[in-house]
Amino acid sequence: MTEADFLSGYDASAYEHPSVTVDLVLLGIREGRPAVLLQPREEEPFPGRWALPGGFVGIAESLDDAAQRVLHDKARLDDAHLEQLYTFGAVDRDPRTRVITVAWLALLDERAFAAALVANPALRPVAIQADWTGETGGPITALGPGGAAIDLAFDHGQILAMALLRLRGKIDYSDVGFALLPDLFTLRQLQDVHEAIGGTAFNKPAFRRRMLDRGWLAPTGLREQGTSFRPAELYRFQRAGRPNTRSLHPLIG
Amino acid sequence: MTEADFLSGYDASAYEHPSVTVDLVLLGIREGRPAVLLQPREEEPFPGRWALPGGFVGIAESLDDAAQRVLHDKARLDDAHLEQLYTFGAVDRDPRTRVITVAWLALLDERAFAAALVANPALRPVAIQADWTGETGGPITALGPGGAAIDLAFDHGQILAMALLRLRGKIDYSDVGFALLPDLFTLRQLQDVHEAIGGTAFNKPAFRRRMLDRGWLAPTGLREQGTSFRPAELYRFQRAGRPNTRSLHPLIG
DNA sequence: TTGACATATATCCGTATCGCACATAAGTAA
DNA sequence: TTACTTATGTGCGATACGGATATATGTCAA
Repeated sequence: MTEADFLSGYDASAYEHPSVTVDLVLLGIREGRPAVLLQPREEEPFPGRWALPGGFVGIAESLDDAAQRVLHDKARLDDAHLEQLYTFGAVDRDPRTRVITVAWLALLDERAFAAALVANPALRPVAIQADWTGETGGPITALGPGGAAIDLAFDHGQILAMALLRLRGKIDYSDVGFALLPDLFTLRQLQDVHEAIGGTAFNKPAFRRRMLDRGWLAPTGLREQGTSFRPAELYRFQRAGRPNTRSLHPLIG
Repeated sequence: MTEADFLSGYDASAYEHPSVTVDLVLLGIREGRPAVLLQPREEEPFPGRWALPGGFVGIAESLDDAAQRVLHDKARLDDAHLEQLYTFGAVDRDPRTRVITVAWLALLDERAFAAALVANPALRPVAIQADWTGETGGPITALGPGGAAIDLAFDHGQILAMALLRLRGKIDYSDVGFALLPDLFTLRQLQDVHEAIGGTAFNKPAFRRRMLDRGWLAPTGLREQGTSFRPAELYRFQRAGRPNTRSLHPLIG
């Protein structure tokens, strides 16, 4: 942007600037389905509908810091996988005033998901059901704790749809899936996560081979506990030494 | 966001809000390499460095509309493929004041690229060279019209790196590549685009087969003109009837 | 102690895909 | 007519993958 452009905009700084917020899609797997943490609204606008946790971006705070802060304040978490999703800026998305929101995707394993529920009683688990297959994209349905469909506030339905689409798009070639698993996990658990996100069933031997060939799985020699059948081996995620790395990029690195 | 949250932020609306801009990566292929349209800066900050064309987002203007408006005002284009890239919000990315920018990727075919150069003499073509291979991501080098490396203003180097990474990531499974080609094109031209974006060479028969099998190419029966050897057939892009559609998603649709 | 049972783990095979080498086709130009 | 260049088509071997099947290993009950 040239200085002239800036000044013409800067004159406009006497005019109104939009508010900027971050909204977080806190996503985990519950009972074999993707689930997010939402808070039911009581006040206008959208009373009775459910909303993503979010907050304003401070004037001296980066977007990344704002997302991290909201993650801490709303869910008491500090080390979840956090990636920017998309920025939503329709003029009337908030009827009160102009608000542009930067949506973030936070991936929680089962323990973190449960911990967030405890830490903030305002949050409720909501199962997400994709009304489409593959990676075509489309609307989603949100199912509240009772299993009934709930209505979402603002454009948060779009945001959730985008979150699921993003995740589906990258789970099978990146290592984001491991962010949804605890430190130690079995191949079956890994497959469950992939099936929950993708909305499809996989062939077990093929899935197993594919994952092992990626070089991301370090066998621990340990076995799962408390099964009434043969216990599976526990694996740990290790970033690939080299092979098949298509690298996730926290930004561009 | 709850009403309480909003009000606490709303009180803060007496405080300063950030400025919000859109910046456009106008990208095409020139001489077998990805190229973008940049404007050299003369004033502070960053005099002598080159910047992406951009503009402020109006208080009553959606992000999409702002991007479209800047595309029209800066390049006199109205129908380029335009997709949101990423939002950059480091606190000090603009030394003058707090500016959050939503970066957009606009794909131009050769004719549109040339037309934009004519329509706005402030824009100059800059070749982009990736200092990395595959989809690992990393910094890029920008080469000015003379072939010498130029310095970029603000965080625009990061933005360009992200644009190229995004394009590399989706060119081989989506149909974005066609946005960089004219209405009629040969298979060789299509391959050139893919090689320029991917930074790799492809096997010709394999590439040809892969593309034809996608069902995206409609043969026209026409042939290219003015070659001193066998002229290639001209194809037209047609959205897939069904097979292999991994669908790009302007948003989620 | 033994056998039924459920799941994990390993092996095999047919098929689709892809890279690659090679053969053939179709233009221009001398 | 021939040389030349690029387009276009074909066949082959390596590889990845889905699916079926076989084997291993734990728990539990009789």
